[in-house]
Amino acid sequence: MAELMGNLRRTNYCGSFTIESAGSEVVVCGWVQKRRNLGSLIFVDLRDKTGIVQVVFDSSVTSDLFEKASSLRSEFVCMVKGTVRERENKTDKIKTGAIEILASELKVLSEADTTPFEIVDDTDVNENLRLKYRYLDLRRPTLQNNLFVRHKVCKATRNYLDSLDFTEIETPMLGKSSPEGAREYLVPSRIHPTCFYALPQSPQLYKQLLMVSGFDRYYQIAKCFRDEDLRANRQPEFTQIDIEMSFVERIEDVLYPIEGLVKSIFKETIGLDLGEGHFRQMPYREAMERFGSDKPDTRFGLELVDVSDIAKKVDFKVFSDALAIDGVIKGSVRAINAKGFASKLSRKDIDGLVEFVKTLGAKGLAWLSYPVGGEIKGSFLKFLSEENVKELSERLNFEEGDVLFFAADKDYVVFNTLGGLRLHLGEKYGLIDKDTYDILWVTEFPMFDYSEEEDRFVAVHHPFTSPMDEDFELCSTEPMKARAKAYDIVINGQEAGGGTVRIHRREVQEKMFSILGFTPEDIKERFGFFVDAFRYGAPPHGGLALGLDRLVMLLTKTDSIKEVIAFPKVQTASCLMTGAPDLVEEKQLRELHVQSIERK
RNA sequence: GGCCCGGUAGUUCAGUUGGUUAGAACGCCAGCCUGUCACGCUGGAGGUCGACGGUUCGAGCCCGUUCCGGGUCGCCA
Repeated sequence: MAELMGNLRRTNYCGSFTIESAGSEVVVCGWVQKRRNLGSLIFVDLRDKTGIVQVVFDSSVTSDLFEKASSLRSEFVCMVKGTVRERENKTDKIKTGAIEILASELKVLSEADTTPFEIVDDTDVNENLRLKYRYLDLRRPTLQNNLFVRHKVCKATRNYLDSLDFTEIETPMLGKSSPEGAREYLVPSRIHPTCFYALPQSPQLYKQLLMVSGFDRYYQIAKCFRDEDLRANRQPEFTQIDIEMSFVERIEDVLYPIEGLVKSIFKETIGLDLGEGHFRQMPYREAMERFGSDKPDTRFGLELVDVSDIAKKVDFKVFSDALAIDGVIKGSVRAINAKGFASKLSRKDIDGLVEFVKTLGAKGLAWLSYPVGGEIKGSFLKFLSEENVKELSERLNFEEGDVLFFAADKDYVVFNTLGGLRLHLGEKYGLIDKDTYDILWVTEFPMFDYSEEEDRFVAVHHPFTSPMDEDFELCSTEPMKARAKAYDIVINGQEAGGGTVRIHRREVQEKMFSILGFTPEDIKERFGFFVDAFRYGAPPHGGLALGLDRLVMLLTKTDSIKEVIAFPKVQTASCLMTGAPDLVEEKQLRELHVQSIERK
């Protein structure tokens, strides 16, 4: 039978005791982690969010109390009054291992059924089951720690930004749909039949309007929603640390304060000092050419090398076809040298890699292997002259023991292929030092991308992104070469955030709209309120958003975003605990003017 | 939408070429036990082999469909 707390009130958390606590009379509360009944001696491990303490019931307690203690089972909720004493047999397995509590009073506040899985830290229980009983999973110390870290990130963010005169302002969840960008979650309106609100993909437009309003510096720990497929680091609802500031022009005006924020977050959550200097900056072009990625993991080598000029001299159809591509999209032949991999990679492994890159969009992967003490062999050796081999060897520092991989295609396919291959090899063969944090800015992103689907230029970031001052003219003459005042912060090869300096001059904005092919009607319909606002005095401004969930993943070194969100969704965007999304009552649908769909 | 992977006691798994009554460990229940901390010892309960259909004398195992879940590509201004 569950009891009331009565006059007992907690004096200490379970994990708070040290040898200094011996002798004091205390009251602790928590869940039974484990009961060990030795006959006329019972040990109970009591757990709360701070840790575990051992409670003892021995021959000195009343028989009623002893009887009650023997009825305890795992996950019962109890309150124990007792005296802290030094242990006979100390243990260092728990942080309170030097002491124990000799019980004098026990209240069973809540009994518990046997849980579907044991509440232990190192669990290998199926994620399905853990998510169905998420409230039990969240009892595990690692998950609790992840959420404590998450809290500390928020707290450090608020403290730091407050010290720089930022104001936290909430923006609406129910907003206007803006079909550029990610697919949106829509909410039907009851009062306006056939009309819908959209949940925000980000507070982008609102935060820029707050700059127009003169708030000068804004931030928000903002929920965002995107109705796109999930990944290990992507949830349909997620949180951004969203920041915007006025009177900034150069990207450093934004980057430097953010560096301070990131340093403060690392310091306040995991105690890591990231040092004095600025984070290094790498232009987009360099990131692509060296690492095949706009979020390069620079913790290891295997860098890409352009060998197009040598490949041009080789009579190999794969190469010549790739290099013949011209026009907007340029082709190239590039390679990486997997140093010392000849002994690690069997012929079967290499065939596996060829198959792997096909999943990245490559048509194939050419390779050369130079085993120690052996002859060079490879998939296209017969097309190579001695002179070709010599030139390639020099360019790529190709020596005994190495394996070369070549990709030939349009640039973006080559980068995607070799960038993906590079990460795959780095991960699989342990080339990455997991103990370090590698932080850098990727800058000078292109302004425009060409959409073959829509047959027009589209904004890489969004249509309000300022071009680099020196590239302003290029936007009209050679749009694909124009660079933006856009930047991403990359931590350990993950995009941890990104932003831009915005356009605040009307004539620049109008030019961008015309390059993007928006008609005045489009503009009015999609962003009318936004463009109007800029007619009444807009300060130069810019900002960025940090992915809170990804930051916490990096800080806690977890590789699944579900581990850092209290109640996450699974790959099909459903919640295994609540069953959301679910059918609703006909009445609700009628009120919302939504036609019901017959269930099959 | 494409590709790859998984689903067997409460949990984690094993299950031979398709062949008797589907096993182990942990957990759970009962009994014994005064220094355990993965307590120990003895005994016990516990199974729609994800679901449906097919092949077969016979299916956990083979085939098809489907459901649930994971990873990934596309997608994510």
